[in-house]
Amino acid sequence: MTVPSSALALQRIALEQFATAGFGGTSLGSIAQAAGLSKSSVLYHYESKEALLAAAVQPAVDALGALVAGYPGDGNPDEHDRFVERFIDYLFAHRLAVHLFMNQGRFLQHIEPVATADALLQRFAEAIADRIPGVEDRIRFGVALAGAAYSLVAAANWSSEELADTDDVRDALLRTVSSLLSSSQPAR
Amino acid sequence: MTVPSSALALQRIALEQFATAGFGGTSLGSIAQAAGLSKSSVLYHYESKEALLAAAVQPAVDALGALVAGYPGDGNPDEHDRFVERFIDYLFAHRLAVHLFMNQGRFLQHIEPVATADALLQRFAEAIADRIPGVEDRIRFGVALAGAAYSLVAAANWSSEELADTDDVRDALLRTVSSLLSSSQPAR
DNA sequence: CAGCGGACTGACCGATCGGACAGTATTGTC
DNA sequence: GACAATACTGTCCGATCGGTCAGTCCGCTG
Repeated sequence: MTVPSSALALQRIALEQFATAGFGGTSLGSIAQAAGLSKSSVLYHYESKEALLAAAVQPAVDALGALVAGYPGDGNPDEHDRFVERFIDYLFAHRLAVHLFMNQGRFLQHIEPVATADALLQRFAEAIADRIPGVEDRIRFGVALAGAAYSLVAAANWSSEELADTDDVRDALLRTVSSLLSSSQPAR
Repeated sequence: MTVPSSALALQRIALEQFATAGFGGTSLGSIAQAAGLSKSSVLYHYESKEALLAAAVQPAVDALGALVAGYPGDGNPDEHDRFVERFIDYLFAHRLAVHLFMNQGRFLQHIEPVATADALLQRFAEAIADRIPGVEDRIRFGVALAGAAYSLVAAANWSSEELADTDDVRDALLRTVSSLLSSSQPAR
């Protein structure tokens, strides 16, 4: 391990605060306090607030690259189903980072990993839209991505009941997203 | 008109920045600059940053109250369809405020209209879940609300093509949300 | 023209921000 | 125990934050 566990904990805490309170709304002091460190120590491990964010989202960017690369553009339905499953698992694993990309990506383009993630998401959306171009498919993709990410991150805001990481949630989300990412429903 | 048009423009600009850059990430100075005023002038119209946010989201809170009050808990399918239409129109009209409620609501509970909106959304979610309680329906509601709001607000982040306020978008969103808010699909 | 009230501003305040830096603990190695 | 290297901290800095306040500008009314 070249990265000590304390640095990983710091990244986890930082990502949590950046995703929920916003990059501008999060101070190095509050991150340090949550980690049981001083602000100086945080800046010892990461040379700046931006660098801390970059390190915190880097794993999510790498995994997103792998996910998008494995998208079966014109695969058979089975392949597609398996991809949707990987998609949901990715959201589970990196929900905070995805939430951050979607809600703050535009204002954090100057941070390299964020810009990369945005470009990947854009390529992803275009690949989806290429299958059956049209406004509705684009909308469905956006609703699925944003809705799933939000359900996993911020649902506790207005839903009294916490959505734990149970298989129930995963299954429900899988069916919901799957129906959204399949082609437009024939009936209307 | 008891409210001068300049005040309305100020609310619109402020809401735009609060929703996209976050409350903590938006300064009174940047709002003032976008409005062509000085910071002092902004604080002349609204006694604080919080008061400006409260005034900016108040119309959306009022409309949300009316929307939720009109929810036909056990109405016939036609009634339900008409409600989904009102729901989409509400999202169109108040997308920025909804986006703000969902992504920053938890940290802005001390601002009265935000707390009210959160309570309304919670009541709404519970009413939906009461029809057919279960994890999946809750997920579907969350996905529909967050996904639709996001599609209308921040899609420009990763989708190269801007989603204009066309009837196409409204129709597509209507069908997407309608399929999500109907009861769980029979087949699994 | 006097003057009055609302719109607006620049100067200023204390607090907090991100960050720089010198110095202190702590740890592992011989 | 000597001695680095690493982890960590307190202090300080300039910039910016939200907010106060005294005063200016301007259109309206008498």
